[in-house]
Amino acid sequence: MQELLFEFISKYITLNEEEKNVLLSLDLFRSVKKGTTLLNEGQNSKDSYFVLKGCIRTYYIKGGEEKTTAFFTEMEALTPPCVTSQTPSEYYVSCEEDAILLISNSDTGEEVNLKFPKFEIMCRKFSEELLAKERINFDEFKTSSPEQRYLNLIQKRPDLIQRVPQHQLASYLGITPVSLSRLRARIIVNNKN
Amino acid sequence: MQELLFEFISKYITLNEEEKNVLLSLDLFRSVKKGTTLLNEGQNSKDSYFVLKGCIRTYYIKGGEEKTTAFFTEMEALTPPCVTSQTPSEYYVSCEEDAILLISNSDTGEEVNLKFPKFEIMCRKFSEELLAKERINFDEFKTSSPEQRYLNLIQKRPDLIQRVPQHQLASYLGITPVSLSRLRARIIVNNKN
DNA sequence: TTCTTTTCTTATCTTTAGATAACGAATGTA
DNA sequence: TACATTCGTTATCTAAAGATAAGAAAAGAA
Repeated sequence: MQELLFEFISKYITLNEEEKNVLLSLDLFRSVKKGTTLLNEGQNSKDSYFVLKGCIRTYYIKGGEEKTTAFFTEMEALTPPCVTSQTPSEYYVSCEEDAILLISNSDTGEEVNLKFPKFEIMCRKFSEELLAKERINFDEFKTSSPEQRYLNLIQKRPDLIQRVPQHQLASYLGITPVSLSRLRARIIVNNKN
Repeated sequence: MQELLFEFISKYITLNEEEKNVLLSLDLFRSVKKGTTLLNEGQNSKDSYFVLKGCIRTYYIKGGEEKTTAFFTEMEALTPPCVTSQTPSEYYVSCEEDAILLISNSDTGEEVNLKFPKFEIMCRKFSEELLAKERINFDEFKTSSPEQRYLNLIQKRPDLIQRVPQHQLASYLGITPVSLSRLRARIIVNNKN
């Protein structure tokens, strides 16, 4: 697991042994059981999540309905808005598979960044990259129909379709579960012709 | 204009006079006429944009149709994916109003960041903030109907509805111009009852 | 195992978005 | 000014999504 993390970090900065040890000494690795709620609506957390293994999910409850908006799997990171805006969380974060996460508190994170400018650089590059990706994703979402979005998802994140229940995928695709089921049936029929 | 910039920066870091002068010496301010294309599809640019005044817009051309995906107005920033990924741009960036932009090259940007860690910190905070906002936006988009998205836009960015042609707003909302026109009519009728 | 809950599908009906065309209004240009 | 282009609305038709209900299959718990 540590190796995975360092390999990931090496895409942004080069760490020496000492720096690696500093990072490990922070003791950020956590095993989390499937079904665990990491963040509740209304809660005021300072924790960010980096997924080393498993899958976590963000969802809102609107009109009594769960609205899933994102999944974070291996090597993906989530800093909930409540962390930076210091307001109660609008959504839930739950663990969808037994997972190994790196959970870091924003206060200690800031400290580390101050002591090790390298980490600051890494964080900057990483968030710039995530922002660019997020915008592209959003662009694709806006310019596609539900069916295209589903087909696109099959291409881009085939694993998600296997590891996540369909009704969660549905709201992730911006549609209802019933609609996704129909749409899938339609695709199969059309492919036969 | 410089004052506006420094005021914005002060939300993230504190600059002394010397640092302000360094920033100004980079000579990044540009006046851009309405209608100017800042970035073409297929182009390999290294420029990022920060809007001090005016409005710029990103759009794709898909099947001969313009698909507008984003607007950037006062104090908003755009680093096109081609800048960081070093691949040809997938979209266009055009100037929708006479504007004053801060246009910075990613190479010189990196240099400045190296010399002034403060800028690095600012960039990190700024992109983290933008990422959080972008995700919230995307979440709201996914969990709303076209009509709710339009009403939401009226609340959140009332200026856009005034300053941008409706057919561009439409694809920004993920729908066709005809559909937006209809939806607006529907809202008016429903409000009368 | 049995029972319950969750998940997915299918069907019906209603609502709304997409495609296309036609029209008037506004805008820009010669 | 006259002309052309762009822009927004409206109407028609089609296709697909939302709401709701019902049922089967799968998963989880007692």
